[in-house]
Amino acid sequence: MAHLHETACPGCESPDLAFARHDHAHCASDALTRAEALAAARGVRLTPVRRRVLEILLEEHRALGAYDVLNRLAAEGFGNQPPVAYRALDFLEEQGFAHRVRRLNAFAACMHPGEAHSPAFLICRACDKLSEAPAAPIRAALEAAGAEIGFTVEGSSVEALGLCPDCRGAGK
Amino acid sequence: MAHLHETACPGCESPDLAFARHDHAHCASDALTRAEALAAARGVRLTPVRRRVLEILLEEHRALGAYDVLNRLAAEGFGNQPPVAYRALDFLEEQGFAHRVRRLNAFAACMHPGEAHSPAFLICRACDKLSEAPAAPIRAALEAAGAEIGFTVEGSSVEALGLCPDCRGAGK
DNA sequence: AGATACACTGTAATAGTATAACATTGCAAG
DNA sequence: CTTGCAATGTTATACTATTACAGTGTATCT
Repeated sequence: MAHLHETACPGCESPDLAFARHDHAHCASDALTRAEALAAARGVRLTPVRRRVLEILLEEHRALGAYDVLNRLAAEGFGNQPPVAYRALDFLEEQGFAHRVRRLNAFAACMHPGEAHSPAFLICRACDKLSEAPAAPIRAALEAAGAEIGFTVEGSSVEALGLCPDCRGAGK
Repeated sequence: MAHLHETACPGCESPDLAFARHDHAHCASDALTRAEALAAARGVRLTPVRRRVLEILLEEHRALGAYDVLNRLAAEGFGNQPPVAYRALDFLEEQGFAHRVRRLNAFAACMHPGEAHSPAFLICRACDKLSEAPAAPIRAALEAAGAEIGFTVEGSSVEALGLCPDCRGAGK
């Protein structure tokens, strides 16, 4: 999480506060910068399509369906067949720059790429925004449950549906 | 969990041990019996299609796709259009007699219906069997993570992919 | 520079998952 | 016995995802 700012940046200091008011432009460009650095370090290519898809996902703390992404791409002159979107999304997921949200059949940008983590999502059923929660304790509980019966956990999807602070305040 | 046996029944004494050898016929008929009792108590109808779908799901500790279920139903003289399967599956899920496994786009029978629980699944990537793990600690961790940012967890899907004891022994 | 190899992108076709909408049947309460 | 409602059947369609193959560009080796 170590990076420096001139000004306070709640979105970066507490990257899990997707529901809080924060400097999102910064939050997004920061994630993008980090993805670029990681890609360079790993010797993989963040090509124009891939980069654009990541930017699109970073626009909001929401998950987008592959076809939503595809429509955006097509409108911008990229290919307009499903594999164009799926390939970019698969790449981003492999590199840990984005996550798949199975509950929504959708994809969301990762807000802190590079830090090893199995994600846990908190998804607001009212406004559709989602936040990546600190998943270490959850993952530990899951591995403990597995260990009891000799099951080795290799990967996990943890997704909670509920109400974010804003929507709860609004009584939805 | 309270029910009586003449003989030992690992499947019922530890209903989470889907990967262990156990008296599955009993394990399945027990879950069915409990579902019937619950349906009666709640005043909802476990109709022939619904009951048959539950039986099919109970045959193995595996998740089945809606279309797998549908094919079985069609072969047995029920309707052969998707809504036939989806409606029955939705009913079973609402009543807590089955769960949706989002990672697999599939459905699995609940092995201990009636006990309030948000399920946590351990899915073996080698043999496709799955087990419902005790989810209380996991759910607690998830709710704690939510609470920190004012998020109210209403429901959750927790699914781990990995290797079951048998398949790990077999070196897969 | 030219040849080669490979990763990436584009496109067409198709497979798999899920729902909306409406007609029909059959049980259940009055 | 009829009225109402839940459940089922059926048609059509929407949404999600993958396979397969063709073309393009980029990096590397000589």
